Amino acid sequence: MSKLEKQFFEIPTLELAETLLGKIFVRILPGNIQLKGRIVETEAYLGEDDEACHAWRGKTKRNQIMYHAPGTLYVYFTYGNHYMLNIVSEPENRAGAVLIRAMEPVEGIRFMEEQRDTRILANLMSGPGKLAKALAIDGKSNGKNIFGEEFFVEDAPAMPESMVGTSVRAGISRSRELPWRKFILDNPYLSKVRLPE
DNA sequence: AGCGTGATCTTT
DNA sequence: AAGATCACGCTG
Repeated sequence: MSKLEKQFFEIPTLELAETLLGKIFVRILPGNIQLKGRIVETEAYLGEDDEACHAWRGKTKRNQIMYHAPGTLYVYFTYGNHYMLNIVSEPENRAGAVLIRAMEPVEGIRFMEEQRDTRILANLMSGPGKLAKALAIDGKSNGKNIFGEEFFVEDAPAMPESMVGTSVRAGISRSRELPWRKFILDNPYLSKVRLPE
């Protein structure tokens, strides 16, 4: 399958969140360790009207990468433990990103099991913190792009509309009503969603 | 259902 | 300088 080029990411954030479903996220580590996961759950975060978006009060040191070109990785640290992996969207100087919330492990599973200290496949990448850890992603990946040697996405057939689910986003307290979570219906590798109250 | 854990941002 | 918040995950 072919590598997705930069134009693939130059679409509105919500569309990108949906069209990324089913695609294969790839990381190549030194020693030719290939890690691959199929994206099964995403969320859109968009601009200054979305109060759950880090950029809703404007540019800061932490969120500045969100204003970069589409296809830049935005990785940040939270809850004293976890890194979150996002793919930047929207034209340069406007803030938007797609949070990758869950993947189905595809390749490099032994490596991921070691990173995560579990052998339960459905638990390896079923959450944003978990998948970053499985892929050994941390703050050093912040700002890299997704068309390179280290990180890229492989194409896969588009998801039929009938297989795509939509809901509100997980784990947020503001802008809770926006239905900006996208996922593959009935997929076994989805996150355990903590629905906002 | 409760809590660890630490960076970031807001408020004083 | 202090306090609140947090796009979570694990235990129990």
